[in-house]
Amino acid sequence: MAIIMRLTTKGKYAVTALLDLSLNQQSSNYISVSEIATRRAMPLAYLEQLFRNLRKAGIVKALRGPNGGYRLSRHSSEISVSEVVLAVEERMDATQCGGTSDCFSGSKCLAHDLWSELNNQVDSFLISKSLEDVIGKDRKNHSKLGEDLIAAIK
Amino acid sequence: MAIIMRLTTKGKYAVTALLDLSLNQQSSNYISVSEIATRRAMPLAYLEQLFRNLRKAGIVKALRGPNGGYRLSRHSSEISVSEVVLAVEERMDATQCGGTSDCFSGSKCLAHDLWSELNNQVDSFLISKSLEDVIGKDRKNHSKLGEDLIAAIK
DNA sequence: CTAATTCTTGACAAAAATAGTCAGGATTCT
DNA sequence: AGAATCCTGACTATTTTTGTCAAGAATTAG
Repeated sequence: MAIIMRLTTKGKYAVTALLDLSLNQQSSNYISVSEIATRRAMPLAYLEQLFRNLRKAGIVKALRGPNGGYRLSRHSSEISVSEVVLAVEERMDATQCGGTSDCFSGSKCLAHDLWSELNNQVDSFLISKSLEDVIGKDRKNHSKLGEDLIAAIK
Repeated sequence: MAIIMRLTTKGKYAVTALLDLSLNQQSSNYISVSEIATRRAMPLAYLEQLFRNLRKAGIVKALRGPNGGYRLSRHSSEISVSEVVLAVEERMDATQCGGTSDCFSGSKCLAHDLWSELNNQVDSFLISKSLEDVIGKDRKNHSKLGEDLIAAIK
């Protein structure tokens, strides 16, 4: 049971990068990390690290060489935000009050059920959101705006 | 609007300590930090720090000297978990994608609305829970406080 | 009044986690 | 062959978390 109380840049970068991939991959082309890093203003080497984890998790597939890069392994409607975050954030369990219920002298601390319930809330929310859901909601508002902005910068 | 993606031992200790206070304070006695620290197996000096913040936030009141200590300023049904956590966790805002919506070159990043919605979920959950709710004194419904606060947000 | 108890304050220190870098290697395409 | 791109693992820097400490101020019991 995952506990998501620590959402750092890793998870955020990963989700944003995959949203970028969803928006920019065509029928069968691969997109390089450097392209995404540039477009989304993220540190390249750091993002490369994250993509390796995403590949290990089976969320993206890679192709090396010129015109290589990454693609989503599945359709964006079948990849949940939860999956993506879990693939890159390794420390997702609360150090005390974890699923083990031994947060106070071997038994449950006073607040155990509270944190547990909170975890469930967060979990089910992130599991219920696919990348497509997120894009669908954002497409009108931001993606075009973002492209314009980038075009303007260049 | 608070963003609670970082729930550390500070927040957990604070909530547990106040639950202990709720359970152990009688009509008008004060309870010392060292008593709570011992009973709940928490580091004394660290817990003292947290109580100072809780007092500044108006959640507890202090009395010095022998038989001194702390009491809740209000009834446990009128203190939300959210309040308690916010009083001790200073870095509650996500470094990027904060409420300011300038997470990507001055505008919203692709995932902004997603994180924003997640924050709302967590917030309203923690606001809706009073200390009394957590202790579970047969109050099945949400506290009045919680409902009022949620209504105020909307 | 005195001494013990307890909160108060602010600075400091150790440990852990996060964020990011780097050098070299392997694969693929043209 | 050579360039583009992913792959790997180790490494470093920075920030955050998790405490600790010493000295001071208020209160009460005796």
